[in-house]
Amino acid sequence: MESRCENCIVRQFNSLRAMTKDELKKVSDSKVYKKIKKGDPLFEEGEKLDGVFCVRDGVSKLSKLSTNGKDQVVKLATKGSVIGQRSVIAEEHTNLSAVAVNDMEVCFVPKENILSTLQRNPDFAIEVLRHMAHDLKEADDVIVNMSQKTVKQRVAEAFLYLKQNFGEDNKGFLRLTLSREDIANVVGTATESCIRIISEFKKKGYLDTSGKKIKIADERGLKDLAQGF
Amino acid sequence: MESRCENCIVRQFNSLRAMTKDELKKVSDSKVYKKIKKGDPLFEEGEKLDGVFCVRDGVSKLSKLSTNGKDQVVKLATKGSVIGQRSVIAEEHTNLSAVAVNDMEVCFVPKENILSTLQRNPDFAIEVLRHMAHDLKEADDVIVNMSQKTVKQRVAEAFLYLKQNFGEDNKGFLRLTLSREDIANVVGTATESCIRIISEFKKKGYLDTSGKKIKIADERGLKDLAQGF
DNA sequence: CACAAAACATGACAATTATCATGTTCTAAC
DNA sequence: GTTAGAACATGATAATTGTCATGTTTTGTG
Repeated sequence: MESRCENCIVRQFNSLRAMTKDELKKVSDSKVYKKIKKGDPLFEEGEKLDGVFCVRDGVSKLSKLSTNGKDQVVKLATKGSVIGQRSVIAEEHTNLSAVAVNDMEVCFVPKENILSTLQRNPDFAIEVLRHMAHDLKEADDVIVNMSQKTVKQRVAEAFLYLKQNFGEDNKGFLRLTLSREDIANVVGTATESCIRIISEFKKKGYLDTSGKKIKIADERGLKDLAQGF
Repeated sequence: MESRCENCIVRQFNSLRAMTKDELKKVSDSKVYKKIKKGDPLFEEGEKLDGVFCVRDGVSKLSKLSTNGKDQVVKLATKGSVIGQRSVIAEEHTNLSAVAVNDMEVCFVPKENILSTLQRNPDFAIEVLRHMAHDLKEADDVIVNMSQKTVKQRVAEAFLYLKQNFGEDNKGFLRLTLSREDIANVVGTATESCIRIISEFKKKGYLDTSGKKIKIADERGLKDLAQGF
């Protein structure tokens, strides 16, 4: 199910939309389409990347191993995201690992494409800058949440985030299903604490579950809780 | 003590070094030199910035107010740093407040200078990108530290950071003196907890104090502690 | 120099969260 | 369908951290 970047819809969501037709053609010619199975890595922390990944489908968790041996999920990248930009631009090894949370389809774009377009097309450079600026703002917000909110508040926020960014299916269940462990690693807490809080949220009517699927039952309540009421 | 950007040394440390002579001349003609007193703000969270600040001397804390009313310091900007880039580039209101930690000298550079140079000079755009990429990596590291390390470990890291980034005077005291409250806001903890930990570090011989001045007495010990040994 | 305000310090206690132990349920492979 | 292993769940307990109260020291200002 491969196709030309020029016609790719996900491009609309990322900085590649600022490329000219010519530039896109080159990207299209050199890109490599890949399928990645749930649980498999796109790359590991510390690797040298020769390009970026444009996510066509599926979700990847970007995480970093802490010195205490726990994995902290820093970001979830979904359809339209470009992964690996930071390390390609800084010409550094990656500071994060990327693992597929569910089956993914991605296009690998060699870094030469990116770097030469940055040199020649200021609109593209500015578009990339805007995206990076946005990521930086989000990272700042995460820092504040991590340090100033309780675990309970952060779990509540995590579910609101999942609804906002990945939506719900027709039954109202969150489209993206994460394991309790993954949620704990997003929130930065022990898996048991996370499970406990989810149980509590069920009892209090904030959440509903059916197997692994989770549904937000009281969004207002969760929001209030996340704000500290 | 004003002067021409072309001759300014601090420019070497930031993205302005990628500007051409002509571009620098324009910046120099339109920049405004300002002195900011300890404790005074450069700008407040939510403001619209009409330009960036190039720090010539002194230190500014960049912080964000949490919903619980506490201020979280996200970054400390020192000589050579450019403050406000993110929000000028994203054309958004600032997500952080900037307050002078000690007396500062800064040059305010109107955003038109920055934005037009970004459009015309790819080297400058790439240089800015590199800096932003670096900031983003640091932010990721902070996220991991905040969520996976104990308060004690984070306090230890904070002092190592202060030594690394601001150095020591000839007596071995940290050059940058922060109040206990500021340190607590960097580390993301209660002021009392921070004070308690500093006292403990003194007792254990990791730190030495003389009035408000703090000296790192056992760097190896602090490092081990920060790593979790 | 005096004195008020801010910063620093410490104790007592409560709340939050992690850890360890153990049991149950789900799931994928045979 | 069995069955082993993973994921989920919960209790008990300990460790960490925050909060409130109170006292001391430092600092800046008239």
